[in-house]
Amino acid sequence: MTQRNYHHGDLRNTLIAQGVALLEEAGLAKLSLRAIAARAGVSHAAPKNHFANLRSLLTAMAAEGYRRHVAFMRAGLPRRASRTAKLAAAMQGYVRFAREHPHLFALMFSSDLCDLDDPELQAAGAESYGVLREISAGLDWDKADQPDADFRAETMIWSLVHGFAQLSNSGMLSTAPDGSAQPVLSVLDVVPAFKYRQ
Amino acid sequence: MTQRNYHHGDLRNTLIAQGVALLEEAGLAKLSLRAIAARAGVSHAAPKNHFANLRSLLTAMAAEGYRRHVAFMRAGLPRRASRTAKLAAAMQGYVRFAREHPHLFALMFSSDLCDLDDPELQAAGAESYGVLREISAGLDWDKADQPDADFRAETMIWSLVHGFAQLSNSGMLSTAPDGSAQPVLSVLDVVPAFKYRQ
DNA sequence: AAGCTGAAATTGACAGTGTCAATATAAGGC
DNA sequence: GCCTTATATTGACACTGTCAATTTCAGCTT
Repeated sequence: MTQRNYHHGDLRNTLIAQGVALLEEAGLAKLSLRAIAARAGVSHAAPKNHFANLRSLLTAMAAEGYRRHVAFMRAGLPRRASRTAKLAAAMQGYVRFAREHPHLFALMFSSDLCDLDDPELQAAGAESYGVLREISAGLDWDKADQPDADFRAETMIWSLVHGFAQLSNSGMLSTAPDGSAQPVLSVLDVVPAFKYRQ
Repeated sequence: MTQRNYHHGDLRNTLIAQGVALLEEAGLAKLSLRAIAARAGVSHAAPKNHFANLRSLLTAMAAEGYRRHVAFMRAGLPRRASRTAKLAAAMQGYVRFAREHPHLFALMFSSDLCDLDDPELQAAGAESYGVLREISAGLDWDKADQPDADFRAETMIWSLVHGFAQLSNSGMLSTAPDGSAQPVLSVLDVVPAFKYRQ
């Protein structure tokens, strides 16, 4: 790693790490395969041995993004707390990650940039989804007696928090009518409006 | 338009139209300024007279996207119907547009591709937001007695439908646990769970 | 220990991209 | 009918992703 040998030794992981770093620093416009290779201290065609093309590298970067995303959701999650509090905390983490890593977050959901059918990416995404799923299981609402109620509740929760994060990053929600700051809490505290069974 | 003069006559609008057409046909990967110019029957540097750069053209295309987006939301909207039905119809239109025009929809919310501070884009986006706003005004829910209740309800509705559209386009919601089809209605019929005042 | 094999890196080339400067064209006002 | 000026063309530039050919070197076989 510290060696500057002809053979890098751990180029694949280095490319992912440097790619994410460059993406967060400079954004998508300045991101290029050659720039990432240069950052990794390697020639412009070296990545070819580890990634078939740019799309493949971006896909691996997105998978890394999901892993960090999960960490954010689990970060502020209290061990012993009501499920309502846990759900709110996970949603807070979801939005916080999107805001602190806007470019990486955008990459993770961009079907134009990365291959969403990639197994590694799907696995990482499934774990991210799993956090919201396990927390929102058993959520009670009007349709609780219908089949697939849990799945539908998860979908609603995920849509709500994801849409809020996306719109927030797009600058669409920046101004409330009273000119207050970005309305994080005002959406997230919708959740307690739903009650849990048992 | 049908003339093949040296001076095109309506190149600016033609570039926007052909750009949107090419985007929908081939996706972002195949989209290029030179390809759009060729489609418009014009040399590769002609767009420079109407758009400072590619980003500027993409921004104009996104604004056009918002105008079509509004049309979709207003399309299935019954003249005389309950506000609940109207809201459901508008949300259906929102998601339907996203699904039928995935690339254009993605462009509209991509801060990396277009300039979100552009006045024309903001105006078009505001009108799109206005449709959901006017329909969801007065929505009743747990926090109805708090200040900014309307704004928060709008934000929640918008986040919900936008997140659902985005996740749906990303292929994240494709499979319900019972293997059923894409869960459009299962999320959208959440709305009647909220009741209107008066 | 020497040699071989193959993975992993380099260099060089190619077509394609956005952008800019210089030039050519023609429409419209005086 | 000229002249201004907007509009389009051509040519060039640096940069991009990708590929082929070549070089380097680590690890296994004998």
